Amino acid sequence: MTDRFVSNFTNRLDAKGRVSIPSSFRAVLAKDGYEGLYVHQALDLPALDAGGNALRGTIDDILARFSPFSDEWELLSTALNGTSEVLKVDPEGRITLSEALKAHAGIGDTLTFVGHGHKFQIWEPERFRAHLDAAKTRLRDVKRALGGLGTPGIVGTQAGGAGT
Amino acid sequence: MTDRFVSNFTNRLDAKGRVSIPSSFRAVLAKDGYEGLYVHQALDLPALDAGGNALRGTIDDILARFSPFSDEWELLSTALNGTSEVLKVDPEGRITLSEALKAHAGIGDTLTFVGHGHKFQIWEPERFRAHLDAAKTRLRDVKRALGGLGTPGIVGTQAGGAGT
DNA sequence: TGTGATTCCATTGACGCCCACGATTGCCCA
DNA sequence: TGGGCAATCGTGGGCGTCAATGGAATCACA
Repeated sequence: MTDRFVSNFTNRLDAKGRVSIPSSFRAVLAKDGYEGLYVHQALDLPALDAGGNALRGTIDDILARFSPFSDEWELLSTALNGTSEVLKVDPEGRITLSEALKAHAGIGDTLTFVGHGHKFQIWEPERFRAHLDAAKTRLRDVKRALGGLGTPGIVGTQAGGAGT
Repeated sequence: MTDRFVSNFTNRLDAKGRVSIPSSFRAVLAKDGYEGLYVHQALDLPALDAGGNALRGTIDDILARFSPFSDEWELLSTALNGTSEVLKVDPEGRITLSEALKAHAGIGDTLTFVGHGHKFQIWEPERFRAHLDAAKTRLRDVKRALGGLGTPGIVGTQAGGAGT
């Protein structure tokens, strides 16, 4: 299970703006074989996308959907590649976000790492809470829509247990 | 027989917040070949869903229904990956729930493990009793609706369950 | 030589691991 | 068939290790 980013962690930035990458995330990055952390601003969210080679790959995939000379490609490349940064990870596993990145996510002195499988996001904690509420609402809708499609047990299966 | 979570068990948390996974559940997890316990908050219940690879598989299945770059995927991944936790199991077969997980289920110093076939749930004992009562009541209604369709013994058997 | 960035070290608190105990259960044997 | 033995399981606690954090020291480049 060390090959996916899961769960969320809230850490504090110190006086120099450094923040520890959660240990479990570092393990995933190490397995991905990446020195440095790949970070860019999320397109529609006040958050940052971060990861290793796996994230790089998904960005290339997105761009590959468009002709390299199209306006769309140009726009996406600007948004993704143009705002990307490769952050150095210090010996203790900490990174320092640039002002631009912090501004985009509205980050002050704490931030939340959120696992997304192949990548993870970085949020300002309060904003993440709100976003999570929205996500749960959406999941309810999807669950209803998928109801009876043979995906047992992802959420709220209603069976009762037997008495012992 | 050892490939499904069945029955329910109520165990105590010790002073350090640790709680033993029932032995029979551990056997199922071991067969699933999983190091660590996959846990997330149930969507519409004050309970936790837990399991091994089988449970994780259902999450991947849901996400796989959406494009990895869509807003939809982002939201669902937030609710699923972002709130899941992989808990370590100590040599005695115990886990420690995070504060977030305990808060969601209202867990104090005891909790109830409830088998659900391919996964199991974790409840605060009193809430589970209430939930079970409600489930039984509704089952009576369902049985009435099924009237004589030959479904003996629904109440008291373990429902759900994916095939192995 | 000053200023910022990077690395090194030190602290503290949480967590994982080891060992121990008691109670229940199932088994064996008289 | 009953008593005792052994194994298993839940529980408790001590201790070492590691992660997160803070701050000092060192390096680089202007």
